[in-house]
Amino acid sequence: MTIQQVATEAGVSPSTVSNLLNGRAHRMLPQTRERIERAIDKLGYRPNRAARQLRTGRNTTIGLVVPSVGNPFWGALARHLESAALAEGYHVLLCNSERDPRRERDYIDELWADGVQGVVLCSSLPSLEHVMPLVERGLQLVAFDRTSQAGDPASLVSISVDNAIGSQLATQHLTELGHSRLAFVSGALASVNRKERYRGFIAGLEQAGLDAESAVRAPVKGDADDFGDVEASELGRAAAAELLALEEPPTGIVAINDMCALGVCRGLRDGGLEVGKDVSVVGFDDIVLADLYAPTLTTVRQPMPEMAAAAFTQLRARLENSGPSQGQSLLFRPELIVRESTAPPP
Amino acid sequence: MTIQQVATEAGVSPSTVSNLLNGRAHRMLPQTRERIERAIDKLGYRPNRAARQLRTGRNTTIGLVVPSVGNPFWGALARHLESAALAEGYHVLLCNSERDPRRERDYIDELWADGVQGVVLCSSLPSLEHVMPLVERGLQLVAFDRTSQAGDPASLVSISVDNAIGSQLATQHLTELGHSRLAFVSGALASVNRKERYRGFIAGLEQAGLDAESAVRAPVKGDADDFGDVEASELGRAAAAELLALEEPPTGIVAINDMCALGVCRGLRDGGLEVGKDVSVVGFDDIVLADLYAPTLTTVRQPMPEMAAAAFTQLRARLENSGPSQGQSLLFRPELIVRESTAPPP
DNA sequence: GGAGGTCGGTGTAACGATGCACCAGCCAGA
DNA sequence: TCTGGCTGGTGCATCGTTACACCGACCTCC
Repeated sequence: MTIQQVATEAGVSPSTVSNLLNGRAHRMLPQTRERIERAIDKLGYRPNRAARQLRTGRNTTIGLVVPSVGNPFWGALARHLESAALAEGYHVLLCNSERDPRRERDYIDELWADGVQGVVLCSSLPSLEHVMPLVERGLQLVAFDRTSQAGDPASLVSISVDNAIGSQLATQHLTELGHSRLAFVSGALASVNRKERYRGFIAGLEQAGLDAESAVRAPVKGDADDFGDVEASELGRAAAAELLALEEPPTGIVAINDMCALGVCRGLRDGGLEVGKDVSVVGFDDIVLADLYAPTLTTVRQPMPEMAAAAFTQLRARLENSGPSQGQSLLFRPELIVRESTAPPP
Repeated sequence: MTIQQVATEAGVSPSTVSNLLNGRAHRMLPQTRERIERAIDKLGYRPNRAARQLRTGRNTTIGLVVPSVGNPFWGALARHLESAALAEGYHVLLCNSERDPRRERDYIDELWADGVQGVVLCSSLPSLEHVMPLVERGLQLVAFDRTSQAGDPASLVSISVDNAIGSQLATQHLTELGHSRLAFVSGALASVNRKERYRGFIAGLEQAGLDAESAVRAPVKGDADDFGDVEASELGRAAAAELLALEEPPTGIVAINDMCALGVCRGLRDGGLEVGKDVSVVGFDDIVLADLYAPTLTTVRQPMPEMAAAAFTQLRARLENSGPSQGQSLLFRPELIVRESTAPPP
């Protein structure tokens, strides 16, 4: 089932079949075109991608590097990105970095060596230096869930929710309910978006006239430089225990993400407190489970379908023009979803 | 950075470099080998996969078709399969079928056209007829979470937990706690493993001397022929509401999987009941959230890391020998994990 | 001393698709 | 009649890698 066989079947040369296949149908008589199309159908011909890629250097596979698809948030991204890609005949190669910078880098190298020219990167790293060499050679990069930084490549596209606004909304929600002793629970603020969420938290406090001093920040475990998403819940649980041991425990908690928030809820429950009554908890992301949990979790929603579609659209545009494209940042508006886990302080 | 450049740098012919790259290092002097290795390092050479694949027809990408990575269970599979593959230099191409048979089939066609010769298929379909033509042409297929059926291709490898034993364990756990009015909550029993889980449920009842008549089976919504994994929780919630409306509601519920179980818990809570006290609920899979939920969920664990590793190992063996390999089934032993969502009936 | 064997390595024809350069045939305009 | 241009196609070199067939040089053994 090669192009040659199709050509023979249709009584034309391989070049003509190739012309039809590559959008040059106007260069032939309608009846020729029809003959070729019939031959393709009859033989069930599909172009060999390896050959095509070898010849053209182009390619319709994009890479997706996420910390871990074990986290439903990234799972959701994978799903939506794939849908968008599929609709345009693209494929998605999935890579789990497990938040390991080395692995992240190795994956991108591999992808590049495989001829993949566009990657959606969900990096936890503040610097993208490790991939700069490839970007200079033409790798198109879309950073997801990470806003642009000063040192980033000029061509970088960033797609993210406005993290600062998001956690400010969360914090504001708590202060409006009357909470004044708040805590922010996170692992080390190693990534850009975590820093921003913390910034939003502080902004929310200040807006309510609260002193940032009055805010308790949950201590971070040992030298946990970073944490995996699956372990986020463990971290939340441990942090809750520590907060409860304080003299004046907080009545409102803003967690870095939903997985972490669920862990916090678990930890509070361990301590005999009722979430949504004794203590209020707000998450971030709005994963499916937020609405399933008991109590249902108040959280900040990221508009995932739109964000995933935007990531693909941006990447594709750059891949197909492949001109010296200018970078840009897309900041999506987060939305506060109020559920049962928040209430006025007792 | 082609093999030719490496050859020039090392002062040998491309063939010799190719020999080294393909495990024929013994055919050259050690010093020649060293020269080539130095050249490869110096130039940072990586073989072009497209060219290699075009030439050999072989390929180190495997496909993974799952219903939806939005479900953490499949996310976990993706993660573990990818780890196993990566360690051997393979890649994983991820496809979400969204439980749509047509999409499943299209994906496999696409993968095949791309030169992918091995696929891990997590199909909800009882029949694999739609992929038979490709299997006959050499596609290696590993069915995951689906036991072999009579009509399956002879070469098929099936990897699955023993579903019947799993739900029998779950059911037995409830009867031993003293429950006698049990319900089984599921969507339509459209897939093989769902049927088996139901069978295990019945077996568990009979083992306890209970009549299957006494078991309430939650009615399935309308013509929902099947359901997505994300919606599994919705389904569980609705089913719980229906069960509560019965004259004699069950005191113990076995759910088809954890997502569904979480939905059931949510539904019971909607109805004012306390899970783990008024009603007991058992799930299946042991996703990460089972241990986070309030109450923590008693469930049947599938040994995912082992299963994923086995899937890759089996696939790889068939890909590399590519002989007329015999099919086989691997049934893993499920394990009951008892947590808070089950207790003696009130 | 010639037959046969091993060692270390090379030449070359593919794999399938692409797209530039080219070509015959025809028509219009000068 | 000649030139120039358009139309509908085709020929061919090429992408990077592989592996079969081959080749000299040297060794061994009868």
